[in-house]
Amino acid sequence: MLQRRIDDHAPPTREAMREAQDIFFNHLKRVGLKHTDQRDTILRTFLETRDHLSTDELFRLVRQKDPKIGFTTIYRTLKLLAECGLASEVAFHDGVARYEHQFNRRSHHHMVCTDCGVSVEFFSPEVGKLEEEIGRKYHFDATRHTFQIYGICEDCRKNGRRATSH
Amino acid sequence: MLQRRIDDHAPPTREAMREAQDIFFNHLKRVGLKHTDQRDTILRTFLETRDHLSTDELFRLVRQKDPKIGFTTIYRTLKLLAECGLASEVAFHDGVARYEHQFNRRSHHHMVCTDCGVSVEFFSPEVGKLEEEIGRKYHFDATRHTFQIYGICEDCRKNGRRATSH
DNA sequence: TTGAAAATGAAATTCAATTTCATTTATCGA
DNA sequence: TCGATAAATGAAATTGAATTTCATTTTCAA
Repeated sequence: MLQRRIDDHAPPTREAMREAQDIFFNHLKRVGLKHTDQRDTILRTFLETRDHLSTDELFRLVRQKDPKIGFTTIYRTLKLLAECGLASEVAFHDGVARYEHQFNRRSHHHMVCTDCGVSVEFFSPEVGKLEEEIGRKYHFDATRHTFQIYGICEDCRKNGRRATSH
Repeated sequence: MLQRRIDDHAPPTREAMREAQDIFFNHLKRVGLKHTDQRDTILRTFLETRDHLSTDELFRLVRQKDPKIGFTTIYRTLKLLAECGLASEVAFHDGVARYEHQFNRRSHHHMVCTDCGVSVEFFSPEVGKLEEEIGRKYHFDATRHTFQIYGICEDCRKNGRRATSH
């Protein structure tokens, strides 16, 4: 699926990559798990993208680097990356779970076109403030939130036609 | 699943029920579908609750009124109710789709406890304004949004124990 | 009243998510 | 370096909610 960004983020530098690897492998050590080549390949592949990847999409990318890595390992590694904060799940309600990386990433949210499925990031600090305020008001220990806007993107509105992707 | 409300909404009056039935059956007529006893029973059962019901939960409630109504009919009727605006899907990201009724309902959002699964409604007009503003800014024809806050509810924080329901 | 179109519901299917399990690999202490 | 052992891997199986199929029943307009 096509993904557009309103964002100036560059691919990770060598140092950023190293830092993320440190975070990951410290996490593994902390919970008594092992450092493997597969996990490293998966982490690097994941960080090199800016997309909201489903497990299957990441699997296809990783397979280009190492065709012997299985789907299950991708699946489990994504859970590990989410555990240590390097990835987070985004739900666009199209039936598949997607992950995006969170390393050195500005807080952002998504608008999703219900016609062609394109997702566009936007930034709105107010949303984070709302989470905090409302948590306080209702005595919830708020840890995270989801905020997505659905609608029709400019292209689809102009074209007036439906895309194939949903 | 337990559901709590911060809301003063009463069960539907006879007139409100009638009005919702009108909306539903006008919608059916408009799209060339038929009025059936099953659909009426399902609509009434749905409106009588204040919960965020999964298809299966609604199925269990409907079965108490008419054990001959099948799961598939509930499933399809919920889609129809969503089509005409009487129901809307809420995703709490626990793997099942839930619906809540939208008839005579204030705009609201949900906080979900990630420990026991309880969901609490809250009201925040700012969120709707954000949808509008951001849609305009990025040239999206925004039609709806989702906003949920996840965290630990007061009870779970006090009890310090995990509940069974997720 | 009647026939065409739609509805029903049980069963089957789909498909992403998750688990199982036999085999392989990483790590650690001697 | 050499096992021992605990974890990792990945192919295959399983799960479970969502959705579709299809034979039968029901609705409703003429």
